[in-house]
Amino acid sequence: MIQKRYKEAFERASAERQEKILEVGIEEFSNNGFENANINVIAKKAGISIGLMYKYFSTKEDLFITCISRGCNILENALDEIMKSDDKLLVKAEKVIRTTCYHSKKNANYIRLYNEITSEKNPTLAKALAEEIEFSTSRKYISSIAEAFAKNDVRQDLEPRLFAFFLDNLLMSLQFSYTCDYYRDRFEIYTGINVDEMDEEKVVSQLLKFIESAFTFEK
Amino acid sequence: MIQKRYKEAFERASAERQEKILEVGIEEFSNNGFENANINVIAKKAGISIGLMYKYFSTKEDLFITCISRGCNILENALDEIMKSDDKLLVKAEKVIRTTCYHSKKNANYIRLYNEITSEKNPTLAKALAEEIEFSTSRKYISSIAEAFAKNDVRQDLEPRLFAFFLDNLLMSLQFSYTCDYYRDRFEIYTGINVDEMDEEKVVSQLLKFIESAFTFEK
Amino acid sequence: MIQKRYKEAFERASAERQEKILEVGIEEFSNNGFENANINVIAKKAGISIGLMYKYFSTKEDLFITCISRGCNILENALDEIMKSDDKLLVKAEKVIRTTCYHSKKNANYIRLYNEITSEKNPTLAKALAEEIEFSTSRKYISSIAEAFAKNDVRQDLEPRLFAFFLDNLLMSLQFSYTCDYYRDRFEIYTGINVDEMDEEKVVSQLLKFIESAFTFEK
Amino acid sequence: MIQKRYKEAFERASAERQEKILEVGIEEFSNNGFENANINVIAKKAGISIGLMYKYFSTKEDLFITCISRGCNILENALDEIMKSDDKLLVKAEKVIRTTCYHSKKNANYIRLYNEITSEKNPTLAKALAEEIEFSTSRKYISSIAEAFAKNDVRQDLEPRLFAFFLDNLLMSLQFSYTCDYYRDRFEIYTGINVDEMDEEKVVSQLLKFIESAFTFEK
DNA sequence: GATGAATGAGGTTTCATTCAT
DNA sequence: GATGAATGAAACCTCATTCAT
Repeated sequence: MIQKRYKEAFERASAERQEKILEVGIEEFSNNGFENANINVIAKKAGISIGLMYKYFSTKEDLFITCISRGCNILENALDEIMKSDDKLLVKAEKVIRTTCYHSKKNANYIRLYNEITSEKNPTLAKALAEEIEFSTSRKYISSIAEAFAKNDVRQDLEPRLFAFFLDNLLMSLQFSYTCDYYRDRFEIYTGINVDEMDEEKVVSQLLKFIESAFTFEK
Repeated sequence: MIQKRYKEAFERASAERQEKILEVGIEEFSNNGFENANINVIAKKAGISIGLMYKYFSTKEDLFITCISRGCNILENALDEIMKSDDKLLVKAEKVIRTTCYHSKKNANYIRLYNEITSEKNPTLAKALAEEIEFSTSRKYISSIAEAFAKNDVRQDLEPRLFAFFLDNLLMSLQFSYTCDYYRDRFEIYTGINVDEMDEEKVVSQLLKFIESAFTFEK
Repeated sequence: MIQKRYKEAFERASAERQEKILEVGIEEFSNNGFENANINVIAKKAGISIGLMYKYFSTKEDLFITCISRGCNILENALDEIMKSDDKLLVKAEKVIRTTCYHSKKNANYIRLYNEITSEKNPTLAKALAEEIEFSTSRKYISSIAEAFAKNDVRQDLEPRLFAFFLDNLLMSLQFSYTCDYYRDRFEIYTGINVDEMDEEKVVSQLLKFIESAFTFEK
Repeated sequence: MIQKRYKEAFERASAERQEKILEVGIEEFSNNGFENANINVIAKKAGISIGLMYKYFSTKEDLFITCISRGCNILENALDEIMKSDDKLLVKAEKVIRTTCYHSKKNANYIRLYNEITSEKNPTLAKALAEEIEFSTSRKYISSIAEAFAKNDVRQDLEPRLFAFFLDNLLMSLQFSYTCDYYRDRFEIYTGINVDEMDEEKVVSQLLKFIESAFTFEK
């Protein structure tokens, strides 16, 4: 768990205020990027003074990171639900893909924020963020796959951790394709499909097919 | 082809100077991000005055985009070589993966720059960049796959364009895992492998296995 | 006597609280200077709320001045003791020098605060402070010297008030040399002696020699 | 010599501009103190843009220190003149006192700036400043006194370096009494003389008497 | 009496861009 | 073609002070 980056005063603020600040923060950071987001604007939109903002967060970076943490939790909870079921791996995969699509639309701002993070240049911060964001999710994928591996439900010549990595790459790319301008255009260039008008069912099923063979492939 | 974003004066400059400016630009933009890169510093490092820089490029953004165009060409040429061969698809895939690894190490700065682009907030610019960067590559993938599809060399229930998209997602993620701090950490969290010390052979073979089933899968 | 700069509420506070607030105030102001001292921090360290602080003092300046007044009293009492004895002037001088050394170490924070005051830019305030701080001490010096003058114990061609002024300049400089970073370095540059490791006896005796001739000089 | 605290661009500026900036800087810093001086105001009064100011000086502190250095040189040159003569020590002393008076009036702003420095809280900076400001002057005093000491022109029981220290304390206090509000008031409280209307001749002669005995005292 | 959340003006600093030479 | 001095808008952040409770 990343170290908390908000001050005690923030904890004492009302839940609605906390919510509002992070929501506005996520929106501003995801729309403008970290550098171009304006903390005075965020404060104003959140309905508090800039002084109070600095009572809650020591720096712009701290606010940014707290926004990210918030976004993380949202996605993680959804995943938990799915992973703790005892569905077969392929069923879980389908659920995860559908959930990914659903959340990419619902929490588009957060996904864009996530994309923002991936170009973080400060190595220490990058590491802390990666731990915060990827660790929990990765463990869920890895253990589910390892379990299936043990039951001989997946190819025995694929290492569970790399398998999980490849899988998440596909999900991550899908998320970005839903939410980030560049990736949306890229999606259309590749598939000819405009994300906003797409037949999601089809993409889900195609992705499932693309990966299912990895689960059960037999030469 | 993206509209050229340099002025005529730039074309008249010596090849070495052009080279130097873009090289330095790629380095600075990839190390610091667009916002934090300093065009005055780039000019100095490139050995020209800031005044001359503005004789060559109208804005910081124009320089940025010209740097990107430059990086693009490097990667494209390598791909051309592979795609025009008449290897079977799986063989081509292996070559592409290996080339991707090779270039990620050799042109790390450019890959990081590419990652930078993907969080572009200006929709018009994002579109132009995507066209510039993704179109040519995507066509090569798509046509190779379509060809294999026609020969019944790949699953008939996978659409070539989506197939190409998924495939490129995996390659793109691999590139970033080689070069960008965040993705490198993510790679290690998933796989337990430090990118710098990794057994590339193993990752390549695992990725091949992950996708090969998609090529030839039979229920 | 300087006009009181605290509100009635401060008088009603317990002696310990008054004590604590001024002690912390002296410390913070002397360590950081007036501008950089933070009244919210002072309140916190004194164990009271900022709101209450403003019930006690109308402004940061008022707190500052009250701190100074407090520090004044400490030094004055010590001087009183010495000056009302009927020692010869040179003996008094030695006692004053020794007391100055002693108090400079014991009340270093206050001396630093005093140094802070000497660069006050508000002429009205400067005047009030000077009256408060210098008047009482100066009268003691002047009257002691005048008395010795009347008894023909000191040079008759030196005016008692200027004599007192020069004398106090030397004592004041000594105080600062004990307590303020800049003056400590200056002391070492001149004398080659590090204040912390110095043979105080020697400095006292040298200073006495430097001034004694002024007392009893005969051409 | 303190490390230079201006950028190369400042050296390239015209002498008049350099002069103007430092003059305005000395004025603003001495009138308002370091914290309350406004760098934008200094730039405006000096007739340059704030951006250019930062081309010349990296920080407000650097400008401040450069202002100090400038002030230093002015005073040092005057002292040089006197100290390199082969007057007897007492004659030199008189000249130094008169010069001190003269310069305190002429360069009042700089003297106030000097007073500002003496409450510097940053130990490293305090040390650097002390070296810069005090070293050269102190060596001149010390060597003149040591020389007189060797010739048996001064008391043999006073160490030259402490002697120089005490002497400079008196001169320093006199400077401040000419220029700084607080010290001016203090001067009047002690001597009954308003600095602006004072009979300088008398103060000089009294100070000379105060110290001369130290030179030639015989028990 | 006591609290501490809330305010917001104001200062330092950065850097893309211009333009006279 | 080439230079680099000059500009100034804009953003982060601090902290003395207020006031509702």
